[in-house]
Amino acid sequence: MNTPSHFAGAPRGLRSDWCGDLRIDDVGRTVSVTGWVARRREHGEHLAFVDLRDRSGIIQCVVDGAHEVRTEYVLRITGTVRERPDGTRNTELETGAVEIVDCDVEVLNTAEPLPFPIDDRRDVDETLRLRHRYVDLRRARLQRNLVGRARINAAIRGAMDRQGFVEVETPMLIASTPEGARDFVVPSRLSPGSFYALPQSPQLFKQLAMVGGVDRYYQIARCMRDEDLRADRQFEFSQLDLEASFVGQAEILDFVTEAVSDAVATISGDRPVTFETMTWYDAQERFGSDKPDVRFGVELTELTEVFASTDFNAFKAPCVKGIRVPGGAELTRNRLDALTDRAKKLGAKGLVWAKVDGPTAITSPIAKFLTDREVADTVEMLGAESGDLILIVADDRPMVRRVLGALRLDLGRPGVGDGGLRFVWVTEFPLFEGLDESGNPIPAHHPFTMPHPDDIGLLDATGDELTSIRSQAYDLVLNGWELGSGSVRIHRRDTQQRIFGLLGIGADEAQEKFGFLLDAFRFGAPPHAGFAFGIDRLTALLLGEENIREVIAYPKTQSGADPLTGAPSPIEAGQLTELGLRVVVPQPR
RNA sequence: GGUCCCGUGGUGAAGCCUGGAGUUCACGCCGCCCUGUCAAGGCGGAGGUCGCGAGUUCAAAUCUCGUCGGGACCGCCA
Repeated sequence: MNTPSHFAGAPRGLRSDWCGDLRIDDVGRTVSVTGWVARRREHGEHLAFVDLRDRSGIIQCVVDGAHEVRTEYVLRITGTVRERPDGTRNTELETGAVEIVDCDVEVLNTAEPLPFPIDDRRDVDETLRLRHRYVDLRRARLQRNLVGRARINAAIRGAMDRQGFVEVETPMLIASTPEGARDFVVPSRLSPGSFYALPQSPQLFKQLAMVGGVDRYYQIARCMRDEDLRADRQFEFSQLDLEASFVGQAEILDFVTEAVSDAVATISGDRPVTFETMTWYDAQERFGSDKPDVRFGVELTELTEVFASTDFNAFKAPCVKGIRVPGGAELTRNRLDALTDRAKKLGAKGLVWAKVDGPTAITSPIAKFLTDREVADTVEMLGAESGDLILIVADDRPMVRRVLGALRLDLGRPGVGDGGLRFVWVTEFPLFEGLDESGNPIPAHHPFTMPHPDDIGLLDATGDELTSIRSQAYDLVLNGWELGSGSVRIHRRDTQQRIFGLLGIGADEAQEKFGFLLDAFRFGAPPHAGFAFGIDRLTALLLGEENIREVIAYPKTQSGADPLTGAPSPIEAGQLTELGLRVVVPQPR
């Protein structure tokens, strides 16, 4: 990657050059640069250094007196580029071999002292940052992130265009659909009492586009979901949304891999990148998660057979698994107790820990309940050595996976910028993730997902057997973050009706909720499949950020507020009247 | 809906556990000095309702309860 200014375009207007562009080749030129005063160093009445900053970087200007200039003033400086005298070069600066001398300084605007420093060395209160986001945006970190995000978007658009995808915009004001997350709703003025919903994703529209013969659709789509915020979740987010006809899972994975690879290359060509494929079952068995972080080991090891006929009551369970924590024998009793608490909070009945002293010797509160054979087999299966810690959970299979999967992350997960970029395609997700109160299966992805061809016969099953049906749904995972998901869609009415039947959705209800899609499918829907992944999360990971707020220009706080604009805010009575709305504030109980 | 952490001059922290005068550190700000600095340096100065409200106490930044704001997480996120 070149200097940041490489992306800044030709200098126009008040500037002849970007600050960060000036090099030894420019010596002797008369230039005009514009920007903000990053720093000012006065050395008496007739010598001062002004570091001028713009998006591209910083250039040092030598000024005859700078007493009228303050930090963050907006200046235009015209002068001559000169090689810096011997011994005064600054290797920390891209422009450190040169400086601008004989400066004419124009103050384009003054500035009050900022509410917090532009320096990145200090963490500033989140509210302050967001209230003065325009100040925050001047800081190198967000400048870098905004440019990085723009480059990623451009790379993705390039890759999709090259692969023959057509960018199609879909509406923001749509009908609310009952499935999925909570909708943001917008009241209708022309139909008082009725509401639009903001899209959670363009799901239905992209499938309609397939019926419409678009064949390969994509969009960098804005999506809204009214669910509680997290480090990796905002109300509003951006997805690369795509759908293609007459192709299956393999082609979709290729299309997305191409786009993601280009995005990665534009940011961090030097970081090791791998894509691997793993079934959902293997991910759960080995990593206790459907979004495995494969940058480190500590995989789950099956121990059920070892304790098949154990006398230790706690291990008489449908599933026993363990993990090995290398060097973990050093953990204090306090730390081990904390791990046990954590396991219980996650739903386990308990957590068994054992410090490994040798191939057949462990130190553990429950050592006396185990046979020598059980101890030896456990140590061997886990490949544990002296000084390691073994953690074992026994319960039903989903619980064991869940608890050990979480402990594994607690104990071994590398930092966000470490361990390279390990992409994993997780395939063969279950069609249903469980049963609801009435015994109907709950779709794991969405109700238009095609079952796995080998499992079609199981659609006649009932109850818990249904949850073993695999689907043609797949996720893309990067370093343990779920980037996105997709599936091969059902394109035939008979199959769709069968699934609706299983879900307990009757013909009338299906027609009411998804009628327009079912109608469309009567008029020649091609086989199709698609995917969507979160641009915010991908960008954050590529830029080494742990929170997607850092790659969003104007994000919201965890409580969904925007300290900059004051949103959300009450509206005028007249607006309510026009919309036929009356506000009833919930009474505190 | 729940759990945990944080809130101290403009910024970031320490002080809180173990109550005793708004105490400290760094940065910034203002003034003066300074002709090769680059996180410049030297001297001096200003600046705080310790988020807010109750309670305990002779006495609260410090202990208790509540509340507001921020953050992390669980639930939630087809």
